[in-house]
Amino acid sequence: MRFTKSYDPGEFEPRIYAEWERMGAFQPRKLQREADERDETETQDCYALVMPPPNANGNLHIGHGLTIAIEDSLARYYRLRGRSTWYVPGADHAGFETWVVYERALEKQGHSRFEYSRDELYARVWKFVEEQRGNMELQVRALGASCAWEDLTFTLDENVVSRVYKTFEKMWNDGMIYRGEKLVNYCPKHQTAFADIEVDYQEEKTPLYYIKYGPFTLATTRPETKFGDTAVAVNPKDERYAEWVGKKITVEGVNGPFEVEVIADEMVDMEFGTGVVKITPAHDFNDWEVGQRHNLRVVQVIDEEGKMTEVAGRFAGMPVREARKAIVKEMEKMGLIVKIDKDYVTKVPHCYKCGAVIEPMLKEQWFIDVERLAKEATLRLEKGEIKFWPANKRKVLIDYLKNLKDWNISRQIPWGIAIPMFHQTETENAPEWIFDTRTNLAKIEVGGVKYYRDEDTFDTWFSSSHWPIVCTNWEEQRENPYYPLNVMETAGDILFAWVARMIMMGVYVTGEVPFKEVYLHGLVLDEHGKKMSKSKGNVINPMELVTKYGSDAFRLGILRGRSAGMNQAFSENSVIAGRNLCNKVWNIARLVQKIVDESEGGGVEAVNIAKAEEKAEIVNENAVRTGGEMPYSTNNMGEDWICRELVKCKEELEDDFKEYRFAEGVERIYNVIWDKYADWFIESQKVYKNVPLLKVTLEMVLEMLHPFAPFLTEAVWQSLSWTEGLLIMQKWPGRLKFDAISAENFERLKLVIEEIRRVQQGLNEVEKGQKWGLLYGDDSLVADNEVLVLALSRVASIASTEGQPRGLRLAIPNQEVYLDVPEEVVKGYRDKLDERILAVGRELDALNMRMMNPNYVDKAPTHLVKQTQDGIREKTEMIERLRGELRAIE
RNA sequence: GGUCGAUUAGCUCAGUUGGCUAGAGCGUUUCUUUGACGUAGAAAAGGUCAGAGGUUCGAGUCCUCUAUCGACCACCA
Repeated sequence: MRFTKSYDPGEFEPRIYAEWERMGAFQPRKLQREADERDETETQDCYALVMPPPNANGNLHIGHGLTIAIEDSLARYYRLRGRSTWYVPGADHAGFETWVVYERALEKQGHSRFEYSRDELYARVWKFVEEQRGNMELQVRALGASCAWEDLTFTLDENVVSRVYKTFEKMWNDGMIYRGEKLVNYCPKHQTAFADIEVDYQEEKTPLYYIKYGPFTLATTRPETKFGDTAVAVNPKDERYAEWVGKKITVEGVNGPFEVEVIADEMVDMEFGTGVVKITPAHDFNDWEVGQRHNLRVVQVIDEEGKMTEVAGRFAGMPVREARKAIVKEMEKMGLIVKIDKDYVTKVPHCYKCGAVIEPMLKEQWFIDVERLAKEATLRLEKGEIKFWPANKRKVLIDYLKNLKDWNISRQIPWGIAIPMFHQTETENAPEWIFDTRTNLAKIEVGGVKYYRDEDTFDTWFSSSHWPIVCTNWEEQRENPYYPLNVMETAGDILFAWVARMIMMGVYVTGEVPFKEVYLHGLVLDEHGKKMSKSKGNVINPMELVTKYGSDAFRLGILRGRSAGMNQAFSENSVIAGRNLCNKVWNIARLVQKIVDESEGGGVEAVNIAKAEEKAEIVNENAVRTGGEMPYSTNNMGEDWICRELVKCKEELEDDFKEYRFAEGVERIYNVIWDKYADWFIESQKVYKNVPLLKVTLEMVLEMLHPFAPFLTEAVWQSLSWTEGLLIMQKWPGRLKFDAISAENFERLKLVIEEIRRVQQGLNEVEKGQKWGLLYGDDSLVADNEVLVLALSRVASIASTEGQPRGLRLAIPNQEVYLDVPEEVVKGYRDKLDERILAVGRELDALNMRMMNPNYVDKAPTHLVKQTQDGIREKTEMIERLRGELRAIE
């Protein structure tokens, strides 16, 4: 026996993945396409997508699990559709993330980053990452990602760095790069600058101090920055202070009095505090801008370690928070504090990694003037060159790009791509900068002049924004069918950080948008809809679920109930449902294989089966070939019906993939397999066997499920006796041929059987475990399908009434079927009948109400009106019949 | 403060252009050793679709307001 009693994923998954890799199934190829109607309309035969690179030395988290489930389903679907599919895997050097981990490790060993040179640190981290690497890639494999490993791109690969340098050079030549002293978000712990999007604002209670400030009282949360005040501002419309504008005032300070000018600026909110603001251009973004507008002096009060500078006099060297306390104490002594609002809540910027308070800091950094980038990207977006799921993100992105500020690309951490700029130290004031890619050298010589390397590295998003370009090896003036990518799939929360930048960079570098479609997924929340976090202890490790239930179960589970851009809860239950489906399919295959074996082995029924096959292959003119190989014919209406249902499922799945409706697709295939294929078709095949059709339909089921559950379907494929090759390399199924009228008749028979079951179950509550015989009167549908009805409805026997009906007549329109039940049993059933009469009566009332409305009859489409009329007739008949049953009881 | 999203069964979610007698999975109840599967089969219970208005023959679906929750952006010194 090939098939064990239940499916054990652990037994197949590693072997199957290795087999796929060995056979080169993941590499893009021109698959031989057979001419069939479906494919002729297909003009594009490449399908490319890239994996958002997971941290090279980290572990996958649940979000990666979702990403891979989605992307790989797409890749496998389009591969089956015959596209040359290229799913490019990646690994991220994760500049800051990795750096934080490494720095922590250094600290544990009692060392500090400042003991080493930049090059030494870089070499050490490289070694560290190399040692840690590999886990992530194994996990991506465990999830079944059918990606082209030979083309794996690491974010520090040679081609990435050279591409990034080329772009930087182009920008430098285009005058888009400038070095500026600007306020940047600065983490004193990590001593590096951040992009705006990397700052984590948290609401905190911060005392609001009302302090005496010359002739004014003003409110501030940061009295310690007073040493850096170079003006005091009021709103130009504020009459209270109009007389002071333009005048110099003397302010009492803890280090003695000082003078500042009173300026008028729109930025001041008259309603807030007292309507007076002290201006500290060096440590506040708003103040900085005010300072720019009014040409104010900039005085640095806080240094790079987050300590007070010498400007603070006796407070110099104190950490900011301590200094604040000390200064407030001193001011209280001097009577400068008017009042303190202790409950004031404001949003304080924090380092998203270590939680330290971010200080706006004046730094010399490299900036990109984003005007041109943003403008061109916006234009493309407005033209609709990229389609988004969810659709509203396009507008969100446009709004973001329209307000984009210049991009600070300098980071003061050694782990990353070095900025290819060198300066001449001899010139003190305005050093001359030159572009050079020899960043492996700290010092270079050009034309006999020595230049020194900028010690900073690029913001990771600067290189990441090249991802579609570098992964597809795009090069100027070379045809590249894989660029632009067909789709960019990633997390919705990096829409700005990554997607926006990829678009800007793609357009700037290649002149084309980097992808045609964007699918964004939301956050995976815990089962109660809460964000997963280490501190809450509600983090779900995808690998644990894979080990416990199998990779396919995880994939099916995580796709269930998920739609584009939505944050959604996730629980083990949905993975269990996935596991159950896998087992179900396994057992379907197990039974089908058994029947096939019997037919080939010459068992009891082999003769009949062989006849059926013969009929399919030779005799029956309706025999058709499908799935490529197998001829089959449909011999009864159940067979026509399953063909119809499978074809419908196939076509709807195609739409689901086109519209990125993964959850619907999973649910669709789940229902077809379970509620239709197994519960009706396979059950009816226990009565009438059609081996060629069993084979064909099972193959079709496997092909349709394969994108979502690759391992199971491949395991089944390879365990079946008649299949050849690998499922991953098969073709997406074509249309099955079937007789539509016959299929519809089965639908009717199904209703009859369901009603028989329902009534039998109801009677069961009266008389436990008892089975009854079934009688049919003038009813050809039942008469012609005696054996099937007997088997599927599980009645004790089936026979004609011979013109003498008895027992309980079932309430099925247009059918005459009785359950041969003694009167005393039927009596116990009368409550149920009463209930049903009432229920149908309510439905009838609703329909009658509708018809009584002349506007409805007038304005609603005729087919709906007809539907309503039919409904009324049916329900009226049914009520009559049910009443008849009731009378029979009495 | 601005923008967007959510609110449907006990729980987690579907519900595409209005036609719904509102679905699924899990959970719950009852029954069942039936040519695979108890990780199963059969049946059932469970919902005034957040609330209030409006448009329409017809609203879970469209519009307005309200409430609650959430995300993002900006930010108040």
